[in-house]
Amino acid sequence: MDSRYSAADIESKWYARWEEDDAFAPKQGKKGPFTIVIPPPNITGALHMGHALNNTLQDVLIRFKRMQGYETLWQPGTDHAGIATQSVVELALQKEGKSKHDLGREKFVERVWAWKNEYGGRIVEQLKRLGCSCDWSRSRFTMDEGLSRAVREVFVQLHEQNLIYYGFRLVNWCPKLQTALADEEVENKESKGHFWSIRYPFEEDPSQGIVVSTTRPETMFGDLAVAVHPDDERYRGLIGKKVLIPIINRAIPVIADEYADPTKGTGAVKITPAHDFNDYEVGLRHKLKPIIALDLQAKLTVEAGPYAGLERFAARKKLVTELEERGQLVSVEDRVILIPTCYRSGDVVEPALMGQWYVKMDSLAQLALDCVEKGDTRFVPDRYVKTYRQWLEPKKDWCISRQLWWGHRIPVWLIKHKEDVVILEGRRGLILDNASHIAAQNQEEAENKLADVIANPRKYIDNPNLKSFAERCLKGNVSRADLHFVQEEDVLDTWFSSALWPFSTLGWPDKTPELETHYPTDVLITARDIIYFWVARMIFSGLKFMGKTPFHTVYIHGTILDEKGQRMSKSKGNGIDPIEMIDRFGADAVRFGLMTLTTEGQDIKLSPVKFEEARNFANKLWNAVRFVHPYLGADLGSWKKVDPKSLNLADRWILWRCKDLIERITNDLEPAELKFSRAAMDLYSFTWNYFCSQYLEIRKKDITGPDGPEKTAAVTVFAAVLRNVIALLHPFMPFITEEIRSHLGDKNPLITGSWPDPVRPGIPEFNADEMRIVEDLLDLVDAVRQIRGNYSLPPQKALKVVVNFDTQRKADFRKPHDYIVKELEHVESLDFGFELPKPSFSASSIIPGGKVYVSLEGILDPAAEKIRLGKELEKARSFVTAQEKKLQNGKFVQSAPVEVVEGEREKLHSQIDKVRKIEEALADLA
RNA sequence: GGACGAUUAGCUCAGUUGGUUAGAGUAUCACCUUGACAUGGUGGGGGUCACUGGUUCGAGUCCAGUAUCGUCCACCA
Repeated sequence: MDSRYSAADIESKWYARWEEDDAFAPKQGKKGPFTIVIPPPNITGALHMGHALNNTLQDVLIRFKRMQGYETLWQPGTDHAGIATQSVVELALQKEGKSKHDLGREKFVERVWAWKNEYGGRIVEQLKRLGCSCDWSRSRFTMDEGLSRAVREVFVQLHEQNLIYYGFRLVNWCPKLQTALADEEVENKESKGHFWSIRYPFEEDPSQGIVVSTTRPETMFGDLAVAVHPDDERYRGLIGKKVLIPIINRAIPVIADEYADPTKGTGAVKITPAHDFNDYEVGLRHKLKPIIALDLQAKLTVEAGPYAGLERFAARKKLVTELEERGQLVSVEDRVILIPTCYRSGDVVEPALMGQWYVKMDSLAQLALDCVEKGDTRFVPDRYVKTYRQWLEPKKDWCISRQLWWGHRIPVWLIKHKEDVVILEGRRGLILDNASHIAAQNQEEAENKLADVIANPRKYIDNPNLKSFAERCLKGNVSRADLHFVQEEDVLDTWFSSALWPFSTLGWPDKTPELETHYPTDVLITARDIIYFWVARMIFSGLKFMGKTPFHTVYIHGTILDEKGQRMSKSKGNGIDPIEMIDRFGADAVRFGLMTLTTEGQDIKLSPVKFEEARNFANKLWNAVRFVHPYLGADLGSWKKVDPKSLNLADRWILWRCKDLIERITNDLEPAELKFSRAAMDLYSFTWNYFCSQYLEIRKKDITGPDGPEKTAAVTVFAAVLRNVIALLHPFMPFITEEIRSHLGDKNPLITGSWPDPVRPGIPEFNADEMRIVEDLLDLVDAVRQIRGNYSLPPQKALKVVVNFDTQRKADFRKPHDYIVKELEHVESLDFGFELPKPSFSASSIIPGGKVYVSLEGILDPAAEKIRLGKELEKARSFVTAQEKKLQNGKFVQSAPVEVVEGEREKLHSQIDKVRKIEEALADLA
């Protein structure tokens, strides 16, 4: 074993070994299944710190449960990420000077598949470097055949229940990507903008006018009215009058509507139903027929007269200038405005009027709300229930169609008779609300359904999706040859397939054994920014199609920030690359560093220093093992040769500490707790302090010494504790622990080994008083070290130490264990007793139950010791004063619990005792 | 405008249901190349627990308010 633990070789070796052994696959056990589904990373993604954190958490949990003997499945896979992936491939095409239209849909999709096959697995390889123990043999992809079938099945079922419908209304449109977006895909970003006030002249008297304000003047060409509040005195007389839109001079009415807020702007507001969500509502109330002023490329339409064809922002600039020249611009105000932007492209989103597919949310949202309300799924931390509810409660319908080529093509076939005249209204006029269509798994099924409608139209007369077509069939001869019957061009929102992830990956809609065993899953671990996108949708989908919530616990971890507390992002260039960190410090260190930082959903300010600390910890453990390893002997520390009764107190003490550690770590990792950071820090301090700094030092001479019962005992206890430590540590640091285990000669790898049991047969019961003796002696060591430190006595200087205990009994009990002190401090002599004569000139210190003297004869000046004792006396006295005051307070003695009061009394007594002892020591010096 | 989170040592953070003289790591200073580890050892210094009130025998912890920072949501035209 090298003196430095070098991670790289060991990590790749063990990962390969685990894969060879098929260690990640679920193994049937007594304890039943435990299942986690991975939040599928995008195939375009590269591993960032957020992934590293998220997946380490999952791996810790799954390894813990696997070691406990559960039938664990960590279901992996990737997401096709419609927009992101399509964009990447489009960009690549662009570099070749081509567009996707040059290829056509079919070729383009082929091209994306080719890209996916080449690069889509990169993130999986990175997850493997991190040590993730997913069952890769079951890896799924949201667009593989099985999952696509699940998507179609869900679509068809929801459609049959009228929970999916086609709606013609305003949607969020991204001009850059040329697709609709769901509400959550629009981010409102603050930006400096302007608030322009424009005069619309009266038709009757153009010298006068009404002033409206807007942040988007170019939408003016789509105005249909100017609204004022019905109670607004200023405008009452104007209602019904007509005003002219500047430049184009189209007359529009002044209408009364409560939407107009008298306190905002001038109190008069322009109404542009085709380009503003509120105005759309106003337009419906007043039966205004929307005028589309911006086309889907965000260029002005013919409605804009001389501005037709101009891009929106260019038009805005020109328009403002022209209005100013004409004297129709009343004022300009700078203000910060919220601009809706596309979460993928960053382009400014425009509300646009068109048909799209929607999921009706009221009943589904209610399912999801009830589930969390009842506690069937709980959030950790629970405050995220609020976030979850906030999004679900409005029950706004979910726009699921995207005008992309990469994704699940919507399984709907549109029926158009050759005689139908299609009136285009904006884009997608092909199917309007009353158009007929059939949802089906595939072309064949669609044809069969269509044939049935033609044959039995009466059956479908009440079906809203087929009504008009059925009526036509009833009226006259309709034959298949008269029809255009083509599949919808659009694809589904990527999140539509992600929503099915917990059951589609397990084989649904087939009744597979995996689905039977592993659904519902147990814990979902994810980041808070996809509670809306993903978590809520998985919950209602699971409830709807499986009848059960997909997981009982949702653990939301914090966001990784840089050292300044800013989000890491590519554009800022402030990211810390996990792979680079793994190269520098090792995967175990990266994992452990992240785990010590992640507490209850708090955001994490990350610096590489954390990984360095964890690396040092790994090295510490490595060296402890390296030191003891040669002495383990042929049986490598097996218990067989040791009579548990022969163990000394230090042995029993570390075993006792170890038992306590096992209990705490086990408890912390249970899904009910999920205290990852506390567990990691506990392991750190146990290993470093109790195990290395104390136990190992105490037993060092026995371990390296001659063969015999002492050596056997020490080596055995060390090995036993070590075996527990590496097992407990394995979920956090899988590689180094596995490597250490192999040096202990254990055949079975840790990954599938058993989790430590705090109840160990054969070890005598731990006696609290005895354990207390060790703690006291360790305190004594600290006291001596303090004296050494205070007087700068070099470590190699052997000291004469005398300890006077309060009673002879105490001294007698401790005497047999004085090796604990002797091994930890360099002493020439160590005398335990009661009323022993103190050394003539000595430094002293108070320890629990006694007083320690360190002879300074010939070493130091008495004056210095006087000063030190003086300081300590002052401290002790002021504590006594405070404590007496507390206990003289009748209310405290009356109201506080008896044991608290008793505790305080005891403290007072021990401090009084301490004061007395210090005073004595001072007197001795004089 | 609403909701939520944070504020404790120079830095990063713990601090369970109120109950020691508030802890850890790191940084810093001093000493130590002692036969696992200098990615190490020992010791020291360093905090009015953001602020103001309140409840209580007792508050870092509970309540009310204030400030600063951050996140999410929301149509301010």
